[in-house]
Amino acid sequence: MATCDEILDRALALVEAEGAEALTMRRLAGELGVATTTIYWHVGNRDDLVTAVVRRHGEQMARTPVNGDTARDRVLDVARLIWRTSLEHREVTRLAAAHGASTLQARELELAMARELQTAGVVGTAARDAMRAITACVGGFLVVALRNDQPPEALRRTTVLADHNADDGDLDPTTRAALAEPADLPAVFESTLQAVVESIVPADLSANAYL
Amino acid sequence: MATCDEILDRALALVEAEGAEALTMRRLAGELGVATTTIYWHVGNRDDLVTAVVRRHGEQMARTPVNGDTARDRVLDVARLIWRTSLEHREVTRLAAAHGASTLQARELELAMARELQTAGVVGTAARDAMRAITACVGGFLVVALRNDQPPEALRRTTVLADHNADDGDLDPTTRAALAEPADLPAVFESTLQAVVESIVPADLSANAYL
DNA sequence: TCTCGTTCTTGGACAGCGTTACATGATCTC
DNA sequence: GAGATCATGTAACGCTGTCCAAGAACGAGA
Repeated sequence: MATCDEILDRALALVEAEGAEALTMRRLAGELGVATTTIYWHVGNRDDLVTAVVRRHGEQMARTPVNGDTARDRVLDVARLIWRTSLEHREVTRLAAAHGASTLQARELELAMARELQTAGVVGTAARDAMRAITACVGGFLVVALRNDQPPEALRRTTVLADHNADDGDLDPTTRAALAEPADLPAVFESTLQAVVESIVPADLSANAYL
Repeated sequence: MATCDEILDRALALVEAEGAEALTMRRLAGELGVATTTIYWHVGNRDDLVTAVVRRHGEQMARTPVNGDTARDRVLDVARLIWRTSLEHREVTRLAAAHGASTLQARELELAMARELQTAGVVGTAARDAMRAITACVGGFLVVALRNDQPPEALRRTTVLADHNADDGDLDPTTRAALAEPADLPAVFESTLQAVVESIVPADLSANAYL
């Protein structure tokens, strides 16, 4: 009655609807109207479960076509795609991150990036290093973005909380004021991404000349 | 008998010695020869505990002096410092990451970076955005580095494991071979970091001319 | 010295988690 | 129809964070 696909679909729906923490064996079993052991029989461990869920979601993520005229633009676009879709399904992203499976989530899209890098003339170990660099940056920004949207209480409450006014030392007041406010993360992401990709796939000068 | 500082010190030692997962209330209490509730009385929640531990460790981390001749080199050096010390105390880093408190761990070092940026002429919101960009990248590479040193079994075992040979599509064979092997992460980190910092704090051309 | 109030500590419980051993029912094959 | 395989359920184990109510230490004030 309960196939493996049904379980994974339901798990994915549960995560997207109620957050990554809601994915517990008992909860999922209750959602399916089934005993917890059934999940173990079909899918296996909890590790196996979230791995399978993340992979399945990663395959769905990669269905979007890649845009861009130059090869470099297409590399940029894949990176933006990972960023955007990861944020759209942030609960799954959170689950993947907590499980150390972010690479798995973006696996298909990373392969797409490798293909675009190839058409840009980057192959072999250079392509691998380029991919690792770009995805590491995207992942870093994702961590920040995901942390930002959960209540900051987790970071405020502790004994002897040092105010962010006390330890300024010799910092410019405008800088200090700016640090207290959140950054426009998408904008910072975009410019950083461009810098990183630029360092790997230099802008095609002839292409630029025609602009 | 059990002061708050003793508890935090012991917790930090426990994490560094036996890993982030070993930091459980009962375990820490046993280590201190004390009932678990005593920790609650002195420190509070478990969230409060790891927050305090991470902050304490972050303050210790910031004691290293910053090197570099130009302001840009000093910014780079702070970033490398975060990278290096986070890897040296990787269990604490793991704990902080799992708790979403990486920012807290590197807080003092990030302030040091803000100071160096200031001497490089970057202030206000530009300094904030620069700091966010650099630390996001460092954090992203740290996530990758920390994932690399735990057994890859977590990612291999699942039903219908797609081989990395099956889904190559039209990828260069040398690229495919390179993707199967791990990258030289420190080297990739270094070059990426330089690209990011370069985009924020352009190399002082006059200084370069004297090289 | 006795007692009161605050500070500190404790034992024992509760609910939840992942996981497993074992028993049961269903279904198909020979 | 007998037996094997598949699929599911029951009940437990050990672990986790957390809290409650009761007790112990201790520093004053009478």
